Amino acid sequence: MTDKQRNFIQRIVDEDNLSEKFDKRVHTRFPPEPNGYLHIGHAKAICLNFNIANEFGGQCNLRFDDTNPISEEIEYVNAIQDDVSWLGYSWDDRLCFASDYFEKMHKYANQLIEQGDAYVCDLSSEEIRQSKGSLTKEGKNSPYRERSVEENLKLFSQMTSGAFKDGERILRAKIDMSHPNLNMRDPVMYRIIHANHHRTKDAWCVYPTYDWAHGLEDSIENITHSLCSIEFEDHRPLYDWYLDKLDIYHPQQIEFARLNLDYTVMSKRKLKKLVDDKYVSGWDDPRMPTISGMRRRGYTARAIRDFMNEVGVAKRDNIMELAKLEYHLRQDLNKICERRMAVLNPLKVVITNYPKNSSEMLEAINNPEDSSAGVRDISFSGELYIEQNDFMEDPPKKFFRLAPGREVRLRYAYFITCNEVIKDDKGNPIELHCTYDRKTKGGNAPDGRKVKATLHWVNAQDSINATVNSYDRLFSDPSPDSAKDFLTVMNTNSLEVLSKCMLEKSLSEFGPGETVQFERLGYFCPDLSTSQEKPVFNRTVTLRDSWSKFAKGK
RNA sequence: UGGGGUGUCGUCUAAUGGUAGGACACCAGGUUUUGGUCCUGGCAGUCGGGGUUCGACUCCCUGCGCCCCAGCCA
Repeated sequence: MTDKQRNFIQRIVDEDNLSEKFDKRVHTRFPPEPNGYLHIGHAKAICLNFNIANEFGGQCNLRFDDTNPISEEIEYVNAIQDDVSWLGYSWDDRLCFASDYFEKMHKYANQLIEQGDAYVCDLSSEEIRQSKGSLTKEGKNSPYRERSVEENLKLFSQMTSGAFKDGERILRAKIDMSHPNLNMRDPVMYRIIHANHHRTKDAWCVYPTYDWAHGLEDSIENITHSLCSIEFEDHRPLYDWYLDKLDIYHPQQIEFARLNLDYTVMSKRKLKKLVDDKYVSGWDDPRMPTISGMRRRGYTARAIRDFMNEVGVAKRDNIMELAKLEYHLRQDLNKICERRMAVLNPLKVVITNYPKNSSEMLEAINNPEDSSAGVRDISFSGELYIEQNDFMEDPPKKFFRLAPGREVRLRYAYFITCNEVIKDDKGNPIELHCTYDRKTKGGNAPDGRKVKATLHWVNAQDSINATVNSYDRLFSDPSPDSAKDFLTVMNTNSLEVLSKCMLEKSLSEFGPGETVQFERLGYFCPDLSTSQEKPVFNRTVTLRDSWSKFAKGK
């Protein structure tokens, strides 16, 4: 399956290597604009670009496409580097900035002017829109289209030196106002923006547009294969036009379909809205599809990379199921996470025949999938907590956990039998009185009798009180983008804060970034805000749970 | 509407003129001191209509659906 199933981009590179189109060189780049945090959609582009380079022994640059000072910030530049590194990729010394090429780009612009391929236009943005035509109507030539080279050179120089206000003039390529591809109707190359750039400060007041800048960036960096998302497909003729007119090194732009995930939004604009309007706690809120959010949630870089390897690369629109991402997450976590016991919604259990005021230590396996993780001791006594939903007074047929008169196993401990249910005024069980079978220590009965359930538990005497953030998807609609207003389909229960959780004592040794399995519940990791005094855990993902599926269905 | 792109199981993705395969999801069973993991089996697809061919997801014609473009955003 892996050998033959090469995606269409790998095949193009194969062919280019065969024909020596780029002298068998492979050099890609990941070119984010620093105007927001990276999300899982970017991860696809990151993995694609770095993996292609690695596969062919080439290199991949990290390049900030910082051509618009208005929306870009240094905070984003730093966050993006953190995220790419965390994902496991290295750009070595190839940290690039489009802004480093402003001088060169400007010279190239002058060259186009001299060749008669660009001109300064005085039309306002509204007038340009008017004269651009429409999908079906041809555009009209600008009255400034036939200015002399000398005048264009002079005006462009004045634009650059700050003689004009924002929007007063632009530099346009002179192509064809009747072109069926709207991108070719004399597109804008430079606009005037009097704003402080996070790197070049006030050195410039003209900034290159994406179409003009991007091919130059690729060319300057000697990129071979310029991979971008599908909406740039009809920008490719323009990408090619600029490089051909300039007659400089010409990389190949190749477009692929971006990643979409169900139950989430992926546009930076929408994610920024969630952050700015406080629907979430920040770009790294564990419910966000951002790399930083997923990291905080307890995702591993490997899970994301594995997912990307399986997602495939093609050109058709797609919406991946969250379930597939979670499959790879669990797959990875299952192998590497240590197991601990924790009770989220405690129900007290008193072992009536356990010796008073005593306790003992029992041995528990840290990770059944990895014997090198070893074992640990856990304490047991006559007062314990189990999970509220592990007990039912009047259980349905297929419920085989604890119930009056029924015997179950406490993991790594003893068999216990429930004898009495203490209830509050409203009839809710608040305490169970059970007896234990001393001969079942460790969890096996010498007489060979079986129990149908094994419950997790903690010792009431030394367990730690903690808060657990239980996260669910941010949206209730599988396709929030198709709603008129994505904010109206938000899941109002995406965060449940459980503050009465009781954790096995050794859980105090875990810190942020260390995801652990709470047996029978799921994977959890300490939040950035955790402390010894007030431990806070995030639920990364639940375990697969065929019982809850059954319970819900009935 | 002009241009560009794209239609294969529920969701992704292979097969490039020669048995429509894989993964996830779902269903059933086995193992199990996690109703987890693991193992086994099952369900399920070529957008429609013509044509070429011994043979079509693949080539041709035609129709239809979906996505992108009218920022001085990227």
